[in-house]
Amino acid sequence: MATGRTHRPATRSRGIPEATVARLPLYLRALTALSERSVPTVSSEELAAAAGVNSAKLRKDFSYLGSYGTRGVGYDVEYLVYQISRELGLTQDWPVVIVGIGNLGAALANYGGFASRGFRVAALIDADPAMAGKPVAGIAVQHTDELEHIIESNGVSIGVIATPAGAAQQVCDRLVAAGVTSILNFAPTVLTVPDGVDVRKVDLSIELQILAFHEQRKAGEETGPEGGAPTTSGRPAAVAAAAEAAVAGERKGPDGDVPAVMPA
Amino acid sequence: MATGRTHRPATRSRGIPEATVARLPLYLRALTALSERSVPTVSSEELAAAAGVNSAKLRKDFSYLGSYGTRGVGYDVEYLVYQISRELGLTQDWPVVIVGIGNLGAALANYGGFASRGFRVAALIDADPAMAGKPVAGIAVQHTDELEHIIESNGVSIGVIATPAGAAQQVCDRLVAAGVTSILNFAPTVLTVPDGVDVRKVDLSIELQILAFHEQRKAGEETGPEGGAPTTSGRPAAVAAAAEAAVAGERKGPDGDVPAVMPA
DNA sequence: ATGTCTTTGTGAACGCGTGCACAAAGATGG
DNA sequence: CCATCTTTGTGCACGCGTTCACAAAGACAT
Repeated sequence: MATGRTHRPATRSRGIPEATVARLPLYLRALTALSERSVPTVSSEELAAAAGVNSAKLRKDFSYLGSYGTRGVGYDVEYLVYQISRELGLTQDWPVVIVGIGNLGAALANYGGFASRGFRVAALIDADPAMAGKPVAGIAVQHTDELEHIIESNGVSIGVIATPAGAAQQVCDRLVAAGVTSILNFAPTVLTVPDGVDVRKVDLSIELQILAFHEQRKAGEETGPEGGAPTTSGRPAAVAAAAEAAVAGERKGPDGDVPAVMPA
Repeated sequence: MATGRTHRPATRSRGIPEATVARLPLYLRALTALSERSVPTVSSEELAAAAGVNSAKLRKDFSYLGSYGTRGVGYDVEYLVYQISRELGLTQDWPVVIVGIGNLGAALANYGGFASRGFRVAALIDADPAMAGKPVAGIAVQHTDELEHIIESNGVSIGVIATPAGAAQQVCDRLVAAGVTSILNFAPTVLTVPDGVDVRKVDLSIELQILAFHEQRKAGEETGPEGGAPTTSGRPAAVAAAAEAAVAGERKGPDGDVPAVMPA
């Protein structure tokens, strides 16, 4: 998963732990698939396997919602789909605005899974006057000037920011001032928001860097198990030369270790 | 942040906690901004504010990397940029393939932050023969048949999956079989991979659902603090009618509460 | 009705992550 | 050289999340 919790460090909302809330959509997806196959009931073991989690964790998660299972049988699929949907607030309509209709914003607007679960793209907003009126995913793009009006007249409480990093905070401030209280941020910036506003961050670059860290560790373990600084990539292809040049010495080694960036 | 850890539940890699690794890119970004403004040193307090974290947490995070600060002064910006980059493996070149060049895949290919930090888009791969040869972001799309060849000849160890959900597992299997050991998955599916392969998931739909949960809770608290089932949205606009119809009764209420999905 | 068998729901223990608070370290000025 | 002041690095305690293991509950067969 590509997200870190930003705000709300450990707020246990209505007794449901944050970690559990984050898994509910996962269960819901697995249950929906079972529902489409007309499977009537499912055990915690089966469902856990489908969702990729531990069965004990799943049972504990469900126990926060109530006792919805039947011992000796399992959980009723349709009933559970409804209960989780209701708990997540998906039984109501959530109008969403997307701000910043570049490559990513357009992709989000076209994303099918968006509308599937109660989320409705109410408006697309971009700062470029040339974009105004242009249809994207069947919706005409509107100019940033209209932002406040759109938010208020549509009762939008969820905003998606897909602008460049430089514009994100400003857009965020305007969204919040207009009444938005939940923000999904794709811009690579830390957003500052007042209390009561939730921000979730999706950052491609961070995800890749985390993968690179583990990848490097794997490569280092392969070549030498002494656990020190990695030497070269485990994959002996084109990366080797660059890797060797960049990663040569020991931590806090001689000057040759730290080229041109050593402190005074 | 929009990602959840998938694999690797609590593996402490080389003594660096997973939570710390996830924050290093954040610090690196803030430090890079300082570096561009030619700021020589920064205190843990300042840097923590820029990265949106607690200063004690930041100091503890850095302590896992070593003693890179100077008491009474702070941290040398350039030196820290280098150390974190090296720790994350960003001093070497990481060729990346993107599979699935639809709206999202194209957006990812065009994403600037991709190439900025050692990640290089080595190839774009799509199953549609009509896409083959078409340039996206300056790179010609190649057909899925070439997948194994591309991975092996470029020494690719990181793959990005941006295909529809139905194709994701199959693509994943082929990537892994060809030698990829880190996968960033944008498809809304749980991927099954062998041990030693890292998967990180970016799921827009899940993020929105988590936001909706908190949004619903906020609305429920506004109207009635008795903590029961929410009644209507806190925003009195167009959503009210739909919300009232959908969210009416109490948990485990009479049949009218659960329309057409009640278990036997 | 009774026994058996399956599966849930949860008490308890453990480990990781976070934040406080402070001692140690070094810079800086006199 | 000494005193003071700033800032780091970390010991410690606390809380959340995960996992194990098992008792309770209900289905089902006889």
